[in-house]
Amino acid sequence: MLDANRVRVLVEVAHAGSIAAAAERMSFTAPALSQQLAKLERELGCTLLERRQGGVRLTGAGRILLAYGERVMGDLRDAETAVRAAAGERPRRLSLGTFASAGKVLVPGALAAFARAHPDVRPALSDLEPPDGYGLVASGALDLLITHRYPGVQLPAAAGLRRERILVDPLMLVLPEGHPAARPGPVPLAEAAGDEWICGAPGVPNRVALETAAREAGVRVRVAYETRDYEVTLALIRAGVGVGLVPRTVLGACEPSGWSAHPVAAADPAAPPPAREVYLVHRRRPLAPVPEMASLLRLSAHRALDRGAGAAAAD
Amino acid sequence: MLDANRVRVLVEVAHAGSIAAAAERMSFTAPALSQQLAKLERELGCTLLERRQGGVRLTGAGRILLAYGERVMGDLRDAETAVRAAAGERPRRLSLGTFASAGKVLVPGALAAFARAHPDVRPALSDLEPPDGYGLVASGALDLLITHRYPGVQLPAAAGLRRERILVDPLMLVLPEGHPAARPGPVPLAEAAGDEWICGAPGVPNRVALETAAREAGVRVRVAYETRDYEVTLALIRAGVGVGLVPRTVLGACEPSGWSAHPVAAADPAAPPPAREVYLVHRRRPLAPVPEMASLLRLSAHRALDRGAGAAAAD
DNA sequence: AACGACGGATAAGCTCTGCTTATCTGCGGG
DNA sequence: CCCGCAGATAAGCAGAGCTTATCCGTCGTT
Repeated sequence: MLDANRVRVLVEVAHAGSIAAAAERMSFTAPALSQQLAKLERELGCTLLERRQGGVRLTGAGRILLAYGERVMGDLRDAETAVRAAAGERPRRLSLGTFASAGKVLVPGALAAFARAHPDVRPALSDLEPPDGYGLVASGALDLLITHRYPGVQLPAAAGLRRERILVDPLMLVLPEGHPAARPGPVPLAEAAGDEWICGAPGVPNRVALETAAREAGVRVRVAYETRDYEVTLALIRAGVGVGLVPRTVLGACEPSGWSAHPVAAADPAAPPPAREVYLVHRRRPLAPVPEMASLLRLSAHRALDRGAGAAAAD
Repeated sequence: MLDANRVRVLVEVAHAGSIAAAAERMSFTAPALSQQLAKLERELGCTLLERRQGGVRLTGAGRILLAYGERVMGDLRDAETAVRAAAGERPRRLSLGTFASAGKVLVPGALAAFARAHPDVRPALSDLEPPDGYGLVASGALDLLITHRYPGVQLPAAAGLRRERILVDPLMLVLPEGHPAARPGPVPLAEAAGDEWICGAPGVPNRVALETAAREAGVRVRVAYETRDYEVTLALIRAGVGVGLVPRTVLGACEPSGWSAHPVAAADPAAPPPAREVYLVHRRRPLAPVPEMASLLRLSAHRALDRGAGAAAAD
């Protein structure tokens, strides 16, 4: 049968993106992993990795084995924690993956409350932009993932995992002070047709969402500046560089001057307004503190939404 | 993290019932396994096995780890076959576990048809009486399990497995030739109140079923002879030693003389008559030939039921 | 009661897996 | 042009894990 330790090497290499990086994480040297992978490939009689510039990429067979391997690693971790839990031991670590703006808006409050309730559990945070992170959850390297979906972007498959939507975060049209379209109530995207946009690079979810919404509104998008960072986006709007779409929860956490935020009037009034959905992802039998952290994050999400609504109404 | 090879040792020991037997199966010596288990226990800080007379028994922690370990081993096997299947390789082995009477009645026909359709696949058979075998399926040591439930016996948990009932096999009251209760049509169990019974030892499913049915009919069971083997049961009935309950499908495969079989008239006419249920158990993503073997077994089951009905009606 | 069979634990020694270090190749950027 | 980075390969070494040997307790047999 396949050697589980070799499979683990493949999983780590896939997550790290290169043999060298995985070796670093596993406190081994690169040749050690290279040899184990070679044996795994010989054993299976097919190549699992394409050696290419700057690292490796999985072949089709490699991706199949990765999916199984992640499950196996996750189950091994679960096994250990289950046995230790039966012996009365409590987990002392909770690893959390989050995308950038949740890391600023949702996580700090939840983490503070969690730390008060569980001073003995050390939370570990890592930044992961969608669609990354699912494999880390499956393999148990991550206990809880906070991820999102923008309109027009497909949600990744989550085989064997639980995914829960904790927030529908409306995308607000943010205009500089004095913009002619600025007024209370929903604003059609078409009124920003003459403006330049500040958004992510092509392929970045918020860029896809903007292009999707613009297409539906029949507006052509001209991009003035590309950034993933909403604080930068707001600073640029404040400076009059252009306009942008920003999730409502982000607004409540930013300097509320120099711009005004408006609900987007959807082209089709029956359709829901464009919104970023925020999800939690974890394994089926999560560690004891995971559900608690999840409910703190839900709470944090609702508060952030309220704050954002306040920031938007302020204008 | 836990070493998967050590976990495998635990799984094998649990299935084999003793360290020595597991070592035999794994082509190792007993001390090798003993040492690995000791390391596993030290690593987890708790005992997994109780050393007791004639072998070992799992502790609570051991049972928890066993359940996870079986999943892990099953997934590792699945991983290998999935990768090989993607490379065009076809599985060449199919292991089948079956209880004794199915091995005689259901399996031979299905196996013959399967061998014609898949001359390249070598089937392996092993005898497993319920409730054994579920763990072997979970760990991938068994591809397909044929198991049963008698009335009054609880069906084992099958977490992560698929279980399908392929047959409801009515228990027939079998009487020696010339028995006063022998007549066409259903016979109440009470009419055998004066007879002695031939059935399994206490705890054996068919004994439990008999006692359950007798309790409902208000009949006290006196056991003349204990055997699990239905051919022996029928031979004893033929010899006038007593009466018995025998599944209908078994009757169609036995010498049809010297006894007569009758449906049992249930005490509560609304309740279904007592029957042995036959199930197939396999993993969620079975090997290619498993579903095919399953449908051959379903077919075989229906045929056996018809043959059994014939044998019963013959009297 | 004594003995042998069986199952397991422990000790000591050896083998081989799998790690490290060192060297080589190929590709890309300063 | 050359250095840096990622990976493959070769050679050597350490340790994990196996085997053999011995011991202990329990049971069934003589």
